[in-house]
Amino acid sequence: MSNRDSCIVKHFRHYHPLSDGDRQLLGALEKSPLEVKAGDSLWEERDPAQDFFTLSQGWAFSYRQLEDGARQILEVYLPGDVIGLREYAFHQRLTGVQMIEDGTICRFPHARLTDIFQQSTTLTSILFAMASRQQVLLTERLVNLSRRSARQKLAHFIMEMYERLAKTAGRQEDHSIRLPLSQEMLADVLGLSPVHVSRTFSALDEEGLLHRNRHRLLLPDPAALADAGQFDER
Amino acid sequence: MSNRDSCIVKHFRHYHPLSDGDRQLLGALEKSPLEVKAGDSLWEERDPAQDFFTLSQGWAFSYRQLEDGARQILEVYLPGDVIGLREYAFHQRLTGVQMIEDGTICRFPHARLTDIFQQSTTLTSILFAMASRQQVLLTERLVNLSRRSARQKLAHFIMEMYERLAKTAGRQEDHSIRLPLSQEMLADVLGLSPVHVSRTFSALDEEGLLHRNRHRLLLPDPAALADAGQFDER
DNA sequence: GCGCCGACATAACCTGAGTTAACGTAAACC
DNA sequence: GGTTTACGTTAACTCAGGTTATGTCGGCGC
Repeated sequence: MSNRDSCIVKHFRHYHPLSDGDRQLLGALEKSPLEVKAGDSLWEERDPAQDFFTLSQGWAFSYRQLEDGARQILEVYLPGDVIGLREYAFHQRLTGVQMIEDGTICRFPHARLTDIFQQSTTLTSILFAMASRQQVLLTERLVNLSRRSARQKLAHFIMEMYERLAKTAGRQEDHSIRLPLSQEMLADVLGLSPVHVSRTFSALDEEGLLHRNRHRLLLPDPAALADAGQFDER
Repeated sequence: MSNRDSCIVKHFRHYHPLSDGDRQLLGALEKSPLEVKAGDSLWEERDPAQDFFTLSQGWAFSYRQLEDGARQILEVYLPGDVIGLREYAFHQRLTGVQMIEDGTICRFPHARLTDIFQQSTTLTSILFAMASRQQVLLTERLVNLSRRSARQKLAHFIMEMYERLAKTAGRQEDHSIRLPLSQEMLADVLGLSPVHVSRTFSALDEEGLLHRNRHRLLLPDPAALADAGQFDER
């Protein structure tokens, strides 16, 4: 197989080997990659929903804006993730999506999903698996938000990121990760106030579960942190 | 079409008209309906995941049990809902499911989903739409849990049920609904303590947004309640 | 009738996290 | 080199919701 495989093909191959036909099918649906900058909005709530993206480089997040001005961040996307599957059954976006850093994305027209359903059971099945996986992540996050203390929420989220990064980017020798989220964003992920995120970070730091400078986090003892967050690999 | 259509066929037809072939395909996958009693467990966390169900009669809910004994109810299923799609990409159940009342369920073997993918684009597309819809419900619930007050959570949840019941069972003249959930269950849905659920109910009652006796709820002014819960039809 | 049991109600008290606001620090721009 | 701007820290005060405990009511067995 060519090493010019698109980012989408690469990502799908994580799930299941693809035939040449499948690869062509995916490739045909794809428009050329798009460069985007930090802070760029891929779409806003209530925009028409006509396609979805895979994230090739950079981080992004989806969010909902509440009436009272609060913002809830629903998911953080890493390179390789598929964005926008949620709205398949709808004609409007239900969440906004923004880039956290500069990055590259690839666009799929929405309507063409039907072609995939018709032409490749393998791809259909992979797409279904992706949707299923995203739902499980959401579920886990829901439990995290409703039933855990700030300390647990933060520890849990960091461990989730630690594991996800390990999968896509490999693990660092020193158990460190780069987490390019401001404390305000973290607050919006975890349903806390930015102030309390800071307090909680300091507390974890003092306990030696965690050290930070800028956006780099050092986890001296990942197992202990996982314990503090009741984190459990599913 | 025969009026002996199975509960699954009926439910799928809510989404899209089905050809005879599609109906047969669905029917062939289905084992005979199963009677279950209130409190029966369809499965527990970590059970092997080999099939999914549609709920023909009765109510059910899915939940996760936390290490500290707390329970989070993730979703409440009404007659017609599909249960267990979440675990398509996994071999283990990640949540338990229990019946709230006596009811009837129909079982689909999991593995046969592939047959559907191969044989009917229409059914595949419906399944995808169902998964998408469930994710949206989950998302909405996540926002509800993390960003709203107890009063809003309860009002929102009741309105969600009011709308869902209107869709499947029709609307009552007097804007009343039957909600066969104990306050303890409500607490586990909303991430509150049972005591606070009781307090919040009383508060809504005093404000005249809501009246209750036993499991019957009367909504004198659904619009006002929707407002109190920042409820928004998606 | 009586006692038991499970579901809900009410009250008093406690605590984790929100709020506000003042202060530090660091890159960024002229 | 000094000012601006964004982001993080710390402390004081407040409050929503948790906890515990006790009370009430209806159903059920005897």
